[in-house]
Amino acid sequence: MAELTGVQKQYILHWGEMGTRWGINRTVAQIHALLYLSPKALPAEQIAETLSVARSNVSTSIRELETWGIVRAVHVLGDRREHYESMKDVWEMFRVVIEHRKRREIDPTREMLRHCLAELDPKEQGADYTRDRLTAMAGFFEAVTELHEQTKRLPTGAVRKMLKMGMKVSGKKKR
Amino acid sequence: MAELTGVQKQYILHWGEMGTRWGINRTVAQIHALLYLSPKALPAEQIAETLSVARSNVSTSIRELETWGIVRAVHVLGDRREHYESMKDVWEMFRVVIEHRKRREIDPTREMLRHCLAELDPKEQGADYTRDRLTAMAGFFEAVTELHEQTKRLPTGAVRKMLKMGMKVSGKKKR
DNA sequence: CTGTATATTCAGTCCTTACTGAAGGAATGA
DNA sequence: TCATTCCTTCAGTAAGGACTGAATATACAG
Repeated sequence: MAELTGVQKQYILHWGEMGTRWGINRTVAQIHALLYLSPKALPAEQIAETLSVARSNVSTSIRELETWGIVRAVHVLGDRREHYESMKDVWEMFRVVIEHRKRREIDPTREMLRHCLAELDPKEQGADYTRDRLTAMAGFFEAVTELHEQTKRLPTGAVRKMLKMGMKVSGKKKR
Repeated sequence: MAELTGVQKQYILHWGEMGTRWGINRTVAQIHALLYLSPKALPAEQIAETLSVARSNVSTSIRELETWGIVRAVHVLGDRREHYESMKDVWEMFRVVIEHRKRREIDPTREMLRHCLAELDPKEQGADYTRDRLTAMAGFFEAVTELHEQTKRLPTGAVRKMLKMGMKVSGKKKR
C-alpha cells in the first residue's frame, strides 16, 4: 500500500468526512480507514506520507485510536519501528467504539440527569414540569444503557445472527 | 422561564457539551435543551436573552432544529411573534433525529461502499483484500439499515415495550 | 559512550466553524 | 400609505480545534 488506488482514496476520504460529522477528527478517521484497508500493519512514517500529514499528527492520532482500542502497534522482525494495524472485525470494532463513547458520553449524561433530579427543589417555580422532562429523558438513557448491557452479554456474532433472523421473520418487503 | 434555575442551567450546559461531541453545534443543542425543559413555547427573543446569544444566532439554530423536525413554530393568540416548542416525547425525538442522520450519513456511506465495490478493478494490486474489507463494512451498514427499517415499522412505543420486556427476561443481575 | 533512528511533546500557526451586528425583507396594524 | 415589529441573511470577526515543525525523549547498535 505505497500508493493509494482510486477506490482506497475514495473510501479514506469519505470515512474522514463521516468522522467529522460524528465528532471524530478527520485525520484520525482517515488513518483508521487506511489501516482498515491495509493488509499489513503500517509504520507511522508511511501513514504520514500516504495521507500527506505531519509525522507528529500521525503520532497523536494513532494514540487516540489506540485509546479506543481499535488500533494497536505490532512489531515486524528486523524493524525497529512500530507498525500499526486496525482491528478488522467490523462488528467488534463498532461494539468497541460504542462502548467507549458510551462511557464518555452516555454515562456522564445519566449521571447529570440523576444529579439534576436529586437537586431539584420542589418548591421552585415549575419544578413538577422540569421533573417530568428530566425523568422522561433519564428513562430513555437508562433504557439505552440496559440495551447496551444486554447486547454486551451476548457472545460475539449473536447480534449479527439475531439481526439476520429478524430480517427473515419480518422482512416481507424489500425496498 | 424568564430566569433559569440551577438545574435548568446544568441541563442546558451539559446538553450543549454533548451536542458538540456528536457533531451538533453547541448553541443548537442548548436551544433544544431550553425548549425541551420549557412548559411553554418561547419566542426567539427570549431564547436569545436566556442563553446570551445573538438573536440572529437563534434564528439559524432554530431553523436547523426545524429541519430535523424536533422543534416547530407555534402561534400564540394576540402575539405576532413565532413561538418555538420542542417535541416532548423523548423516544420519538431520538427516532426522528436518528432517521435524519441516517439519511445524511449512513445512506451516503452505503452508497459510497457500493460504488467502491462496483468500481474495484480485480486486476489491481490487492484487490481481493480490499474487496473483503469493503464487503464486510458494507454488510454492517446494510444490517444497521435493516434494523432501522424494522424498528421504523413498529408502532410508537413498541420499541420501548420490547426493551422493557427484554430487560425482565434477561435482566437477572442489576449492577 | 556516541551516533542514529524513531517516537512524542508542545508552542505557534493555520483553518474551519460559530457568532455577531448591521442591513434588508416580510408581515401587520394604524 | 407609513411605522412598527419581527425575522432572516450575510459579511466580517472571534473562537476553537487541528496541524506543523522544532525540540526533546527514548531505544538501540556499534
